[in-house]
Formats: sequence, structure tokens, C-alpha cells
Amino acid sequence: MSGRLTPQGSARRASLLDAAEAVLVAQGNREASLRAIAAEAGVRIGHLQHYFPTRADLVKAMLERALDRSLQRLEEVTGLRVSSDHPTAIHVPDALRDATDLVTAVLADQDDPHLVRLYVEVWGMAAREPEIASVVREFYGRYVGHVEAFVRHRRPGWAPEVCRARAETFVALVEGAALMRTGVTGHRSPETDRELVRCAAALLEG
Amino acid sequence: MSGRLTPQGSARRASLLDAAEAVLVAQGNREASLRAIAAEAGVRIGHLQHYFPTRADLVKAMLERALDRSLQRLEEVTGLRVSSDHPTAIHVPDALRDATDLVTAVLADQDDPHLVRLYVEVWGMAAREPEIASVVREFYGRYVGHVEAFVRHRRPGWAPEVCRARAETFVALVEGAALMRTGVTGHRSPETDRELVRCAAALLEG
DNA sequence: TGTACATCAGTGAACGCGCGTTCACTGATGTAC
DNA sequence: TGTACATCAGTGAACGCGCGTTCACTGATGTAC
Repeated sequence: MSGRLTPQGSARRASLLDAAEAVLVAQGNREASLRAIAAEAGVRIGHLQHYFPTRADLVKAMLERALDRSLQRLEEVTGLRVSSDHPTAIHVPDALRDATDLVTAVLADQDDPHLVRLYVEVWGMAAREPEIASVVREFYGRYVGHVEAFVRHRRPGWAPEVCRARAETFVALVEGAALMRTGVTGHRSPETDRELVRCAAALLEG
Repeated sequence: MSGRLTPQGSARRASLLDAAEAVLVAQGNREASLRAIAAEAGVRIGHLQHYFPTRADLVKAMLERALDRSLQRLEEVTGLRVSSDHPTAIHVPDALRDATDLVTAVLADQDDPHLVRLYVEVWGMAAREPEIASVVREFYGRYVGHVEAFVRHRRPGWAPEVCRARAETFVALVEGAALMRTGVTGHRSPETDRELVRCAAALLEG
């Protein structure tokens, strides 16, 4: 894909990314072949390569789109806006959510096993492909920064290092909870969800 | 491999599992071929299949060994003994560690990126291979049970559901921290490590 | 408004390659009598 | 203590297959004049 995309072309491109995501989640990176992805999208494999010359191109594009979507979702949940161009510029909304609301919303998003499986694949790829690793680290950098900004607004008196440490610990807890709660390593229970919310909220403003 | 193993044979078997683990960690599941594993172990591929007829056999054996080793390590760290035969029978040691010691030791174990990468692969496989999923869930069941037993001994007055919920939240936090602290999704910092220890210890006895 | 042409959308066949698995084999080690 | 035999350790070549990638191609769409 050297030149521009027609409207039809960019719709096709998006549908190919959808297919790649679906196959990756269903089959895992090892079994997610270009043939399977093309079949999922209902096109020939040569056509897939018209948009994404190599498998790495496809995977990277899919991954970037998925992570961007997650950050947008985070903005909705916190009510904070983090510009991609100026990561430090935070727009303070009229009604900032409280920590318990935020945690509850984040956990609710995790109830989608599709999403969690995608993340597990992402971690696996990031662990050994440098180009993907940098994309993923940038994502988590923004993620932590976003949570940190939330903490600062809730607790203006706290030292910046404390806010940072709290935010990083929060993200660790939430990512670990994603694994445990969706059947990969454990299962959900109301008691543990309650404890999770209590603990995560305490990290943010306790 | 149908019959018994000679001493030489079981040493070879162990070295093949070592090789499989090393290649899996270095290359990831997708690139970890039987040829690469055999080469790592210094044998021919046909020989590898004398011990593990299929790739799935090899991967499963490697994984079970690695998870068993982690549970043994956990026993050393807590000072509690959990029998495989009677998972509920807990031997109370002379000197039970306190929660901060335990958390510090667990985090120290995680400083090995090798181990964390192995876990990321394990999660990925568990997410879509049912046979592996059950092995992994059993492991985490024991893991949580072990932590739960620790909490009960430290805080005998707490209700069982509370101990359970605390233990599950603890494991979620620690697994998430493993991801963040070893470069997969973030990086280490002394401040965040301190916050992690504080938060995890509070879960266990706070 | 037409027309010529460039570019994009999509097809289909073929490539070399590495994969997991199979199998017949040789040499080394253990074991029964 | 010898010997015969079964079993285990390890080799090496070959298999069919699906993989990612390449390439020449046709039809559809946009665009300049």
C-alpha cells in the first residue's frame, strides 16, 4: 500500500484490522495466519497484502489501533482528556469522577474476555519484538500518566512521586485483575471484586 | 517414550525441558520450533521426539515443571508447607514470616525477566488451549490457597471470605507488578516498589 | 460533459522454506538365567 | 561370570503441509483537461 486510500479502501482496511484482531484473539499469535485473517475478512490473501505488505505491518497496525481505543475509553471513564500531541496538558472536566466510580468502570470494561485475551497477546509480543515493545510501553506510559493526573486532581496535596507510585501500582493491580477475573488464571467472585475496588480506590485517594 | 527412563534418560529429559524453556522465553511460542529446542539441547530432532512424541507433550511437561518449581519457591518464601496430596493440610512453621518480608521476597523473585517472560507465554497458551488452561488454573488455585493460608495465620480473626478475597487481590497485584516491573509494560522505580510493598502487605494483614 | 489515463481494489497462482511428525535404523545399557 | 535378549538412547532422512511473500494480472474508481 504505497499511495492514498479511497473511502472504500479505508473501510476495507478497517475491516482487515477487525479480522486480524478477531483471529488473533481466537487463535493466538502462533495460529493466526494471514490466510485465516483473509478468510475471516472474506478476501484473498493477495488482497490483504495490498494493504499490509507484511504480517508485521498488519499486526503493528492492529495493535496500535486497539491501544488507541483503550486510551480513548480511559478518557471517557475518568472524564479527563489527554491530548496525544501534548501529553501533559490535562483538561479538567466539570464533574470529575470519584475513585470508586473509576475503578468500577475499569473493572466493568475488563469483563470482556475478548479484550483481555488481546492484551495477553500484546504482552507476549511486546516481550520479544522491540518495535512492538516500544508501542506498548508508550501506551502504558500514557495510561499511567492519565491515572497519575487523576490522582493529582483528587489529592492536590500529595507529592508528585507519590501520585506516580500510586498510579503505577494501580495499573499493576488492574492489569493483574484482568488476568485473574477472566478465567485465564482465575475466576470472578463478588467478594474479591469488592476487595479489588476497595484496594484500587484506596490507591487513588486513600 | 513408552517405557521407563534410565538415570541418563531422565537427565536428558530434564535437559530437554531446560532447552524448551530457554527457547520459549527467548523466541516466544510462535518461533519456538522443535528444531530450535533440539539444537539448544544439542540433540537431533528425532531424539527429542523419543522423549516427547508431540510438541504439545513437550510444552505441557515444561510448563508443569515450571509451575511446580514456582510453588516450591512460594513455600520457601512463606515458610508454609502445602502438600500436593492434601492441599488443605498446612504445616505451621516455627517462625512465620511477616507480610512485608513475604512481599519483598516475592518481588525479588520477579526481578528475573526470564521468569516473567515465561509467565507471559503461559498466560497466552492458557487463554486458548483448554488442557493448558486447566493446569494453569490449578496452579493459581494453589497459589491463592497458599496466600490465603498465610493470611489466616497472621489474622486468625478474619472471616474466611475476607482472607480469600485478600489473597486473590494480592495475587492479582503481584502478577500485574511482574508485568510492569520487568520492562514488558513499564519499568521499575524505588518509589513504586515501596508503594507496591505497602499495598501488598496491607492486603495481607492491614 | 467526455475522454484518457493514472491509481486503487482485488484476484489467483506460484515460490521456497521451515514446520511437526513418521519411520527404519544403529549403538548403548540394563536384565534374566 | 557369561551370555542372550529386551529395552532404552540417539541418528538421519524423508513426508506432506501450511506458512509468508512475490508477482503479473483484471476490473473499478478517481482525476485532469
